[in-house]
Amino acid sequence: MTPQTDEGPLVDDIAARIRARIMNGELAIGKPLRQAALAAEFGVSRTPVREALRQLQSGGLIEVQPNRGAVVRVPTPWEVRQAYEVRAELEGLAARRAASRITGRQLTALREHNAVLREAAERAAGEEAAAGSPATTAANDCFHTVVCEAADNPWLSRMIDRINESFPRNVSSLALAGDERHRQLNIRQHELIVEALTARDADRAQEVMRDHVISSGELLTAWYERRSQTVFHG
Amino acid sequence: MTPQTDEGPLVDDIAARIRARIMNGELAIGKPLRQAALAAEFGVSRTPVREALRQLQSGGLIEVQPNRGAVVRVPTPWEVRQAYEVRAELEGLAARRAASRITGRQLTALREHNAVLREAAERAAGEEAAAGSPATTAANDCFHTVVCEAADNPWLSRMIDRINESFPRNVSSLALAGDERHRQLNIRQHELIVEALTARDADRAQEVMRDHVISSGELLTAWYERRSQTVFHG
DNA sequence: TATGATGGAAGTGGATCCAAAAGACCGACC
DNA sequence: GGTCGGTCTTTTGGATCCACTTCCATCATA
Repeated sequence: MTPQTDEGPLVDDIAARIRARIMNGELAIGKPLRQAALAAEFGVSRTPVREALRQLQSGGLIEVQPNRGAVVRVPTPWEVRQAYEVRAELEGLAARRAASRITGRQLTALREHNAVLREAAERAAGEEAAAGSPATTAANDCFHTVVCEAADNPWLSRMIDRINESFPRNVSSLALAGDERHRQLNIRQHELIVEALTARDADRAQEVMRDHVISSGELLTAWYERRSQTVFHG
Repeated sequence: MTPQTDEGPLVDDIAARIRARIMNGELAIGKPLRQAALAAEFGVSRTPVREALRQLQSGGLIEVQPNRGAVVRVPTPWEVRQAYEVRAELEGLAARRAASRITGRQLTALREHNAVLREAAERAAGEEAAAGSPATTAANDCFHTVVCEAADNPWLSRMIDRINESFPRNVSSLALAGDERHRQLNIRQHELIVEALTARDADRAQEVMRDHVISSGELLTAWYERRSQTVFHG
C-alpha cells in the first residue's frame, strides 16, 4: 500500500498510480488487472478503482472486455509504427515551432539532458547493458519535453503525451537501451536537433526531429515484433 | 429517456449518448452536468453515469471540479487555435498519405460529399442561413473521414477524431455555416484537395489540406472570441 | 479415454447507502 | 442596512451489497 500523494481528486490519483505501475513494468503487458487486488493495494474500495480504469481505458493504455476485466493492452507492431509516424509529425511540428521560440536557457537544458545521455551511454558501453536506467529514460523524456515546452502549444504537448502514455515506457527504454548502435544514433540525432534549433532553422529542426522519432519508432516496432520479455502470457 | 442502443458495455453507451447531447448542443457549453439528472434520463443509477463522466473527462470534453460536479468545457479562443494547428498538421499528414493510396471509389466519394456541400450552399444563399444543417455537417465530416480512411493509419484517424471530439460540433457548424464567404472558400479548398489527390501530388495535398484546416480554425477561433450563443451563463 | 454436462468459485457491473463537502438561505448582530 | 455566522439542502464521492456472467474443475457417460 503506497502512501497517498494527496493532490486533488482521489480517482485521478489512483489512475496515475496504476499508470505508473504499468509504465515501469510492474504490471506487465497483457496482464489482467483485478479490481479487488488494486483496491486492496491502494487501500480503497473498488469504486474509485473502476473509475480510474475507465479513464485508462479511454486513454488507450488498457483494454476492458465486458464481464472479463481489464488487461494491459498489447500493442501490435504495425500499430506501434503507425503511432510513431503520427508522433513524428507532431514532434516535427513542435521542433518547427520551437525553432523561433526557444530560449537560450532551454537550449542549455537540451544540451545538458543530452550530456547525461552521452555519459550514460559511455558508462553502459563499458559495463555492458545497464539497460534503460530510470535516469536515462528521464533524460530522454526531458529532452523531448523541453522541445515541446519551447513550442508553446499546450495542445500539441498534450497530444504527444497521449501517444507516449499509450505504450508502456519501460518497454521503450529497454528497446532503446538494448542497442548500442542505436544509442549512439539517438544521441547524434539529439545533437543535430539542438544545432538546428540553435541556428533557428525551422525546416531543418522539423526534418531532423521527424527522422529521429521515426527511427526510434522503427526500433521499437522491431522490438515488439520479437517481443517476449515483460509480456504476460496467460 | 432515449431507448438503449444495445451494443457492448452499458457505460460506453452512456458516455456516447452524453457526448452526443453535448455535440448537438442540447447540453450547452458551460452547463453543469448533474449525475442524478443524467441517471434519471437514461433510466440507470448514478454509478455508470459517473464512470461515463470520467471517460468524457479524460477525453477533454468536460471538466470535473472535485465535489462540485462536471461542466461542459468552455474552450478559450487561443486553445481552439492551438488545437486546430495540431489538427492541420495531422490532416495534412493524412492527405499526404492518402495521395498515394486513395482509390478511385474514394475520390468519387469525395466529389459527391463536396457536391452536397455546394448544393446546400447554393440553396442557403437564396434562403439566407439554413445555418449548419445536420446534412451539411455530415457531408463535411464525411469528406474528412474519407481522406483519413484513405490515409490508412488508424492511429492517425483516432488522433484527429479526438481533437474533433474535444469541441462541441454544433458550434463548429454554426460558425462555419454563418459566413457565406467562408462557405465558398471551404468548398473551393475541398476542390483543390480533390485535385491534388487525383494528381497523386502528396506535397500539394498536404499543403492544401493544412491551409484548409487552418483557415477553418481561424474562423472558429473568431467565433469563440465573440461567443455568446449556445454558451451557458450561470 | 475422450467428451459433454453440471456445480461452484471468482470477478465484474449496477444499485443503494452513507458521509462529507459546497452552496443557499436565513437570522442575528454590529 | 450590511455583514457575519450558523443551519439546511443539494450534490458529489466512497463503500457496500447483490445479481449475473464467465471460467474452471469435477464427474458421469459414451
